[in-house]
Amino acid sequence: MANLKQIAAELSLSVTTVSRALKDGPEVHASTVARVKEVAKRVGYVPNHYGRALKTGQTLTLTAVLPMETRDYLSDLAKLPLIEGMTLAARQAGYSLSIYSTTPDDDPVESVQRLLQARSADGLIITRMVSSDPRVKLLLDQHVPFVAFGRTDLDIAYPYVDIDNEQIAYDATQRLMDKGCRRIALQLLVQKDQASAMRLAGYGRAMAEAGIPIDQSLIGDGTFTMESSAAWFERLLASADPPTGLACANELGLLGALHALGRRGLAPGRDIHIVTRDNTRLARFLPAKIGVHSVDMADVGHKLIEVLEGRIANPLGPVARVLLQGRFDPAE
Amino acid sequence: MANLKQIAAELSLSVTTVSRALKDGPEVHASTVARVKEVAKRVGYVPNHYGRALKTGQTLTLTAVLPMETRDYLSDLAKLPLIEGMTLAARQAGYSLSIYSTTPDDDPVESVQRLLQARSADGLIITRMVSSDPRVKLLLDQHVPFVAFGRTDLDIAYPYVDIDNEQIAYDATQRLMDKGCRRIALQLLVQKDQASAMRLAGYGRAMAEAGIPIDQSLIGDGTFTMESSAAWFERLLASADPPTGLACANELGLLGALHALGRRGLAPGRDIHIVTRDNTRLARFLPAKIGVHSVDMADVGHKLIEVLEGRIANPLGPVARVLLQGRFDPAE
DNA sequence: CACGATAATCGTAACGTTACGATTGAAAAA
DNA sequence: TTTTTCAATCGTAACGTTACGATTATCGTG
Repeated sequence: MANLKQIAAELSLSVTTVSRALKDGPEVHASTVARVKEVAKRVGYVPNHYGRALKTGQTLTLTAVLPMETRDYLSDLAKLPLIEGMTLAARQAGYSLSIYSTTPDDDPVESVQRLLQARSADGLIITRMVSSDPRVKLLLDQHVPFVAFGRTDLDIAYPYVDIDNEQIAYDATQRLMDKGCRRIALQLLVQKDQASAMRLAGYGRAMAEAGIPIDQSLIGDGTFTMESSAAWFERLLASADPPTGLACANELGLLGALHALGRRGLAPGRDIHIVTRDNTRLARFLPAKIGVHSVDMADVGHKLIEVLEGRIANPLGPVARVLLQGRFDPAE
Repeated sequence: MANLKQIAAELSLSVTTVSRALKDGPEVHASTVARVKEVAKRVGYVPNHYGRALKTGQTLTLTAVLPMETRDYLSDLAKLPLIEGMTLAARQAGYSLSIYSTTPDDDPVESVQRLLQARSADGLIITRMVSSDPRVKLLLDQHVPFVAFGRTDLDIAYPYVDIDNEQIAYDATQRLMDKGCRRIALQLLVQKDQASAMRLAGYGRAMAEAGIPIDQSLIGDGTFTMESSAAWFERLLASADPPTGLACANELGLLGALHALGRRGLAPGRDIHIVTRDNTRLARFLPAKIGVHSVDMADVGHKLIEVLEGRIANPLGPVARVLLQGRFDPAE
């Protein structure tokens, strides 16, 4: 309600002077600045986003493009601390965060194009990178500040924050081999996802170093829900040569696998060894011996905003590339 | 980039006519409308939010105020499908959804006031209602469209979507009594939260009907994390007269309690009976016999947006009040 | 043939803000 | 005294949009 014009009228000043006073313009007398600020505070003046955005192009809004894939009542739990981290960091930086959800039916490139045309955000956060992701080139071409959660195999430099999924999968596989496992099952999430590709690469590297040939039947993808994970692992357990080790993709994959194990009376740590990704560190409370790789997703959210902020402030500066390592907690 | 002025110049029309043509104004000739739309499509015209918002006051943005309380790497899992439901519904309705996170340090009323002053949303979604929540009066006074997730004990009519926590807790308590339990422990979330108050009321009603006096030591609140839930329940189990039944507040509370049970070698369904709230229906995959009350949180998100939309469209219409029942799935 | 009615289009102003150049007044320099 | 300089403030225009009243041109009617 309160705007510059009202404050100006009350003090018999011009709108221009009030505007400058509120941002401590050096051309305004110190006493005037004080008077203006006092009135502004009294009437509860808050600058109008839309007026300012129209004039300056600065929207003070960031948009995060997130895939919404709730299936079977749940989606990847890590997304919650990620969102929390992003919203808090954005707020601290003076931005508001808008969440743009995409369904599996949406074309990711089209979604980004629509957001670009609307020009209603100062920067974009894109997630769920795929191989040679076309969105990167699109955003670079348009000179729109953005940051990616995840990397893609392009030889262009662009800002990202990523988790070293290759190293984590490598480490997980090695730890399972240390326990004596040779038939190690690997759980992936979405197949075309770059994160899954990296996990597969890390797994492959560890297996190759140990001289164990890769059995494709031990690699499962698309196991996003607990249900499908349970069904997949149950099939593996029922096979002629069942796995002795398992690297899970996340909490839900783990719960599904544990369910399958429980129905056969098998226990992790005794009959089979499990190492899982568990960003929420939920596995600690499960009655099972499981090694855990975790990454602080709220921190990932913070870092994403931080990088994007830097990108907006200095679009031509060096691109930040952040690679986070997982932390391992052994089975108790 | 593309705006009305450019389209107007290309067709030698006035900006006014172009603006009207794009919204099928009856004053514009049909053939002109067609020509304008064709050019608009070709140049990829998307109306500028900020210009329109400035002129009309319509921002096409909704803001959800969510408490961010990630502790111990997790916060209430139900929030994720809630966010997913809201963002998708908002997008379908042509709105973008902005998430405003509040920390436990923030004063909820102040947060709402700041959002009101900014006037950068057409409507607000508030959550985590407390007893005689002051935000309701504030928002009603300011005539800002809003919807609450949860009710509060005020005798003013205001729009809300809520879950019948009283009935669910009543039902849970009764089901535990049906199993023969008389010493029933009750897990609450945040104490001053209205949802917890309703749970307590439902529990009290069931106990009163059965003629069982309430033992305050069996009622725990503030058990938001798995860790604190485990510690709380462990204390109860170690007491002289331990509980034989437990009504959990959510998935995390359940996992904590199960952890405590596991350490004493006790099993749900045998030594103790458990009924839990589990909106994500995660308990199905736990190796324990547990009765479950669930509510489709994505649907709650949809309903919230729907109610808010109606409120914006017709601020003086009747206030929608939606009360959702839980669904019960017995222990297998 | 002049007149009012109607259809189609146009021009102006305004929403709240800021950039930029213009204007005022007073003190310092000539 | 006149000129110069500088600090402080003001006015105008513009960002993209829409509301509202004004302006044309075309037609049917008396």
